[in-house]
Amino acid sequence: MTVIKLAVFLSIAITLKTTCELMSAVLQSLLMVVFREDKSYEDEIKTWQSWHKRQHNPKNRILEVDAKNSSGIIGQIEEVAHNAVQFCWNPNEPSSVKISIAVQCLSTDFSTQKGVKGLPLHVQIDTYDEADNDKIPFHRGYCQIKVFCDKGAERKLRDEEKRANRRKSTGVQVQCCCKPTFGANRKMLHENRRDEKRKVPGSRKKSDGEYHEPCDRSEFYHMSDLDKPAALFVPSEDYDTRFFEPSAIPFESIAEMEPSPKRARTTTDRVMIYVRKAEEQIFTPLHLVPPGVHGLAMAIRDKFSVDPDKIKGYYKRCAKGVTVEIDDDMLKHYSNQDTFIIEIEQASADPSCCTVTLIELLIPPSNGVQQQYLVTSTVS
Amino acid sequence: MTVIKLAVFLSIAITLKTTCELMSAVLQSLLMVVFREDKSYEDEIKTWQSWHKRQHNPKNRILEVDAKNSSGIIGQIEEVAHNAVQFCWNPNEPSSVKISIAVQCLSTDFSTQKGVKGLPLHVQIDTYDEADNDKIPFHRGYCQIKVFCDKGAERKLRDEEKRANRRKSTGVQVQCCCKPTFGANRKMLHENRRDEKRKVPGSRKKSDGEYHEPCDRSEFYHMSDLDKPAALFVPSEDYDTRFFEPSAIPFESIAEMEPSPKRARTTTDRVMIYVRKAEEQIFTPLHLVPPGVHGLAMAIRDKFSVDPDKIKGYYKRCAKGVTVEIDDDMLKHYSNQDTFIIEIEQASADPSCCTVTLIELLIPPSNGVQQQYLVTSTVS
DNA sequence: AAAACCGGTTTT
DNA sequence: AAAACCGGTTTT
Repeated sequence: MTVIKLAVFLSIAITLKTTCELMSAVLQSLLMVVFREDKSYEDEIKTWQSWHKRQHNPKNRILEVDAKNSSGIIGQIEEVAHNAVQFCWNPNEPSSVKISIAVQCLSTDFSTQKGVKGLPLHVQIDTYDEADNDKIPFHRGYCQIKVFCDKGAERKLRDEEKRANRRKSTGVQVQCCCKPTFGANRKMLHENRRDEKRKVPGSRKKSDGEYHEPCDRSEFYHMSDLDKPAALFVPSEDYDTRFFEPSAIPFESIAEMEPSPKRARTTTDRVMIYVRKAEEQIFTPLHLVPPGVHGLAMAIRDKFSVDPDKIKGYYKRCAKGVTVEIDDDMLKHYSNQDTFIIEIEQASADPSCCTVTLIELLIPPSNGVQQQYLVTSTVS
Repeated sequence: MTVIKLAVFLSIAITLKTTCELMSAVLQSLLMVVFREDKSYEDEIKTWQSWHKRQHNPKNRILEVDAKNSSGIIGQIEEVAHNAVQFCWNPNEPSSVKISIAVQCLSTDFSTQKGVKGLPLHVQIDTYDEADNDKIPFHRGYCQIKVFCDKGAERKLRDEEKRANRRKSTGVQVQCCCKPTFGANRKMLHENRRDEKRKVPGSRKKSDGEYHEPCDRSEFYHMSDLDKPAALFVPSEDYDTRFFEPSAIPFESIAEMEPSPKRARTTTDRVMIYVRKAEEQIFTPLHLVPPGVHGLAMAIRDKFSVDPDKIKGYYKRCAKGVTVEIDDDMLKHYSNQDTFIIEIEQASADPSCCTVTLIELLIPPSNGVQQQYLVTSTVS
């Protein structure tokens, strides 16, 4: 585990270990701060949400990047989420990529309890080959960190040092090497982190939950699980201002964002809509076959395990603000490929039943690559 | 300052020091947990409100009383607020009053910051002579406390002891007596607190912010400021369920609570109504002379310093749920001595102006003494 | 910059 | 029951 200081910038270097069999001259990396394996995707998002609610300035990002002190990057560094940035680089370039980042949350922020340990985090780098057109990265590197405030970090490092000296003097030696076994992988990257504050090069003793001695650079480890989707956190207020607050959007861009009437007014024997719960990042397709309320009920049963008999009402909250009851013709003629937040709520009249509300989201036209990683990133 | 443990019961003894010139055989005492002088009445209420919001169980009281281990009390101990109890006793009785209480909030609860000192509190006892029919107590006693969790309290006491020993051994002695000067007072009470956990009788050295040595009993001090109203905290949910949620009140009791039409349909040249802000405990009388909207405007100007020209609307939210515009005849014929929560809100149309809403409260008929101290206590 | 304080929590 | 841990905060 590496001790880092709140809001202090440090530099991460990414270099390629093997140069063979590259499909593309441009790789895309997603650098983010995430929680450890013990948290599910949903837990991660919920934890960020409740953290974000407690912040004084909602615009404060979790992961800050300093473009001026970064190098080797092709194009812009995109802030695709509060806890993630995305950038492209050329693996064939001899100079390695350097990116300067700072973490804006304390490890102790995730508990309101006093006197308890902070939560370890991972700095994770997922790297995609654009030519692959694949949603799964071909490499995932991570480094375990704990974020302290300035004084806390120095105290922690002093304490660790004292503890090590005590161990040395008493002759008790914790000998432990847990360098992870690297999974079989198509390509191999080697990623280093340079902590500018630490000058003493350290040995590599460490065990789970233990800190290594202060050192010049902490190595990233390779993670063999590439399939777990990265939990990218975009605060829901970001939607509110963009999608729900008409006054915040100039008139022209509302017009642009409105779905083309030509596309909407189709008649087919099947309709597909995209829905997600408020706390989710990824949409779920619902196939309405045949198009209509019954088809919607069946799709919700299949995707959300809700008994159709228990659903007492279907409502659509239109982007313009009004809430209307959903009927067959609305779904059939005006909804294909539309996007919604789905709310399944206990019915106030009968607590054993529920109501379904589809909240219309207006997504501006897609403009390229990042769409494949994160639907919401296209609006930033 | 006295160290006490969260939720641990301790016994308070109240005895009379002088027996002369008593007007009444029954005294009424209000025992409460309050903040220190640096907090205004409004601050106290706000602090309790935000504390209460963070509690898991909203029913948890701040001040708990154990009637079984209390003695010398006439009648019931009334829980008049979350942070206060009220009881009667006979000062001529030779056996002193003993009341067993526990405090359910930690001194550290009042800050979300980690690593900072907890807030000192006062246990305060206001004593009234019923015959006086006065809203100001004739005696106010207090004891400064700090509430720790069990282990924290023991650690604090150990640390204080160590510190005292260190001082003794180095010869540095803090000599300080800040026994307060007693104000000129009609009668004098002597109140003692017995902490059942502490056995060592201690000396009386202490200075502001310093802890006395562990001792058998901490003495209460007399407070000469008797006029500052005691901040009694009743969570606003308590009103909601009783006054605003019609489904929670059986039909008969609604009928009982409805103001008598005979009383309401009066015609006089003056009308008085009682209002309070949502966060307040005490009502303010507004005298409408002559009765009507103009008189209301003048009264609001006088009591709440609001420019009548800036008030763009007067509304009444009736107990039955509807909101109506206030007119002269409504005030004149249907409002005398009614009670309301007053909301003065920025007008959405013009931010420099405001609107006034009177939210009708149905208060059941008064049944006696405690009415004079706290309007809301009569509904408990 | 280092040490002490703070008091809830965990370990001994 | 006492000591150590925890890490943000304050003092030296």
